[in-house]
Amino acid sequence: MATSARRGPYFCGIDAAMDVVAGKWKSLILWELHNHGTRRFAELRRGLPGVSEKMLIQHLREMEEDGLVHREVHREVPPKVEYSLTEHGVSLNAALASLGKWGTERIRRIGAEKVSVDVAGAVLR
Amino acid sequence: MATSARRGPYFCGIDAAMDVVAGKWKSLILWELHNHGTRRFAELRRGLPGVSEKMLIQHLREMEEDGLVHREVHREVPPKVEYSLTEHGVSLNAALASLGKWGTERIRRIGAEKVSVDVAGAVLR
DNA sequence: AGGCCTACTTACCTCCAGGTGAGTACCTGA
DNA sequence: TCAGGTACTCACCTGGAGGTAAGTAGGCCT
Repeated sequence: MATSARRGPYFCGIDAAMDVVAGKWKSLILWELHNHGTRRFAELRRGLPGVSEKMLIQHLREMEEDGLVHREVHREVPPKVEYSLTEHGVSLNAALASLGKWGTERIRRIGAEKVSVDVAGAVLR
Repeated sequence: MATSARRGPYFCGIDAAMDVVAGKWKSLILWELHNHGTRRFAELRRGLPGVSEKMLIQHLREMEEDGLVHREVHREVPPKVEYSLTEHGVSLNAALASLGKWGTERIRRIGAEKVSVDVAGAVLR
């Protein structure tokens, strides 16, 4: 997975899209922002059990650079930063929908477990 | 990218699909097999400029394990091995289509270069 | 005789994605 | 007074993805 910037040259469209989605948590961030519309940093962290603060910020910054995510800082104390999907983020998420469907079908097929999260936010496997 | 086996637990369908597609060359192998139907090992290698033999085999074996690729050995001399997509490989490729479309649009948007291959097979950037 | 084709296998190495844990600056509630 | 919440930043480390190069075994071409 390339967290480092590539931005081409690409072999094809899939290559270009994968370059943007590659990263352990990016598709999940996309999904989380899609489901909740707008989320604060700590909300995202809690929504993605297991993510480290460093990676979450790194991914968010890259997705902002790639024009997928909008970052809005409210100058308050305590600090408040809100993340949401841009138009391109929304369309990427839509493009990922069919892939998600295929993946869900695969989970069913191979009988893989799903990560579930309990009320406290701890990961159960 | 996980070349190592995960096969769950997964957060969601996208996670499960990404697990299977993750790997520098996997989506390109999928595309190549989709375009040509059946390809021999050396044909794939030539079709993916820059891939190493080790990675190509590794990816093909994993995709075979994941039920995406069918491997057929013809006991001949010289050896002849043919790779093709299974039903699941075909459906995954179909699910990747919308992502590919998004990526193509992104390439256009940011004006990234595409890798082109000349007749001899050398990569031009 | 020597090189090239087929499809691999094996050993070794590098680099970086991602994890860990601490530090920052400010405010709130117990 | 001190823990805890806000949103980060920084330094360090490890595991594994992926690259490089050589070896294998049989047959064909020159």
